[in-house]
Amino acid sequence: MSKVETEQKIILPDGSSRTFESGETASDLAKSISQGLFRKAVGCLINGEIRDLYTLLSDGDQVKILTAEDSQSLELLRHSTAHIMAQAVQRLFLGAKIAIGPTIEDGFYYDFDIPGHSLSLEDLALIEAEMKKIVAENQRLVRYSIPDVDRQLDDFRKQGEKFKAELLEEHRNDNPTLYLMQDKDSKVVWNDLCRGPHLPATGLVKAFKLLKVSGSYWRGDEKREQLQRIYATAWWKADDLEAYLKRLEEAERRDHRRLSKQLDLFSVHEEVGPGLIFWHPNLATVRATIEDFWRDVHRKRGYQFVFTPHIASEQLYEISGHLQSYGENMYSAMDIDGAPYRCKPMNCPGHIMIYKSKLRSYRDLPVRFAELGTVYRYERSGVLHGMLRVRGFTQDDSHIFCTPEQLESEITGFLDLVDLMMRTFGYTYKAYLATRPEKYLGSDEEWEFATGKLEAALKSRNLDYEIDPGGGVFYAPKIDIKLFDAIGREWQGPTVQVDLNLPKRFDVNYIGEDGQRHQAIMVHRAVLGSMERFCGGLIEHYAGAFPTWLAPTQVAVLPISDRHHEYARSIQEKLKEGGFRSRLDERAETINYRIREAQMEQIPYMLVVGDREVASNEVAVRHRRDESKKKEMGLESFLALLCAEVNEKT
RNA sequence: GCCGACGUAGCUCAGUGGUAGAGCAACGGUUUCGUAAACCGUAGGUCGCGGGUUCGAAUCCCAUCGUCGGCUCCA
Repeated sequence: MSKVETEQKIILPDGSSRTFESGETASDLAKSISQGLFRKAVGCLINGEIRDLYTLLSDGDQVKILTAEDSQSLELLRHSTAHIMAQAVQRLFLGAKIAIGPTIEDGFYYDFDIPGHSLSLEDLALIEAEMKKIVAENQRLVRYSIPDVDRQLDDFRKQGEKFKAELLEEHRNDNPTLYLMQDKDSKVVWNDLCRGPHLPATGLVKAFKLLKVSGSYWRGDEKREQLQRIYATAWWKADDLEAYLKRLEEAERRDHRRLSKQLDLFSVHEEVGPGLIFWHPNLATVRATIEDFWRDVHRKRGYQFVFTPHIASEQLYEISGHLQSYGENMYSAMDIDGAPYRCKPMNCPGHIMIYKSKLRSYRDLPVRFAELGTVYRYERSGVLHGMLRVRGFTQDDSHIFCTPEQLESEITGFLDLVDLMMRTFGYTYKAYLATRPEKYLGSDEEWEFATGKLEAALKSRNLDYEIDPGGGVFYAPKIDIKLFDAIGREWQGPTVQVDLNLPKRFDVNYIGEDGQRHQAIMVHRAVLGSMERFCGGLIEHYAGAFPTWLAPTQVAVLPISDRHHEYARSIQEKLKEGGFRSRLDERAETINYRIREAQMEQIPYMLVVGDREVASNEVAVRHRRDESKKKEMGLESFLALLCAEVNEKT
């Protein structure tokens, strides 16, 4: 073999290249670049793929050395920390078997089968302590190709590692690898079936924390073994960990269930049943205000409002197919005069009934029916969550019936509406085009047509979107929109679906220009989703401090002492006349006390009135957050300011 | 539904086998105050519900309901 053949050219991120003898690793490359890089190196990207630092390089590879500075390296860190955790658990709990331990957003988890022991929060501290020992031991993580799969399977089975055995069996033809964890004498102290990649050694792990334990199922299948899962997080720097924990705290501070108690927003009752929400006056005010806005916006866009019954004969859901395909989420039948009736789980069949109540001409289309329609769906008890996951909720549901030619502009119009609504509430968003899933109804042509129109609408609005391949529902391609709230969390947002099923089942049609019947296109769409989820999300988005246009109480009028009551009443009277929601607090508490209470209730404006204001015929304005808005002014000026703020919805 | 934790006054929580407690809120009184908690007093709980162990249970056990953290898709 000539020397030339063993030489390899490696391309670096800046486009420059280096030449090596074969048998060099990414670590060697780092060393050749600089000592500093060599010391900081934790892994590498080879041709865009994240790999171990000790991966052998091949001719023509594009290589980037990863350090803690690179965001991708967090994946390495977390995955390796997962192995450290698994090793710690097996050290502490004899007989514990390991399942899988992937990285997830902001952390990782590992699933275990620990016969005879239930993990508790106290155990987490023990496991953390054991993990620190493993870090201190600075074990090396070494990739090891399994030479003899059957022998390894045998080993796993002897050790009782049946989950690993199952995985290996499945991957036997994918060049399966183990990661060996070796002590300083290169003795293998632990191993795990793993695709990698990993950090070179455990000593690099600095900041981690185990967060919670939970149940899970092997392979996510509830018919299989129940496992115990530990969730944890890991970061390169203690400061990053600290910041992450702060973020979790912030999320907890914003929790809508917690804020509900503080601000008197909603309740659920054992006597009534879980997942059924009672809206207290404060939150009902917010909702009613949103609904008024919603109606206004829809009216302006040519929607017509409808109302449909909350129960219907089973026949309806037989025709729609809900009974067959959605039956397990529907409440059981009630007997009405010998016929089975059901609570409505969806509004679409009802809207179709209205559409079909007369013959429709192409001249009538598009028809846009909108309803704040309350539906009831069975959700398993374990998944219920405050207002965000409930059993009875009101959807801002609409169904558009149109011709194929109108489809694209209907979707464009919807995207425009979404933009208006989301900007109003201060959410940023991102669109996903969900395409045909594996199991589907309808023809390929129909799917292609509908998906094409959805995509064309996204393009014509210049919207950034991602394709979610196979993410459509079995009867419809759709656009899902995800929202990002004030602290960057993602929420399920608006959605639009082109139904390829119901128009056929119900024979939804119109008379075309040609005098013939044509099947109508039916679009489902929701902007807010459900009032329950949306309002629950808004509480967290605003951390309970609703903007003035939504605030349950917009102004608190606070007279300093009894002799100012009369003046304060006249102020409140004028606020009322102006259509504002105000409260006069005449209690004999100190002014500080009443200000504090108004602050804690997140009332946007406080008007303090005392001798000075009575004399000058003004009000002393205090804003709940903005010190700069603190000043005295005439009531008319304040009303103007308030009016502008409400109209602008800021 | 499953795994785990939890359930004490309106709220937040203390009390782990021996007479149910605190702070805030509520109520009564005093205070009339200038931008985030005045003072004094009163009342409030079959300790989620049901069973069991015990001389004795908020406390230990069982069952049940609910809540919370997760487990699968989703409004």
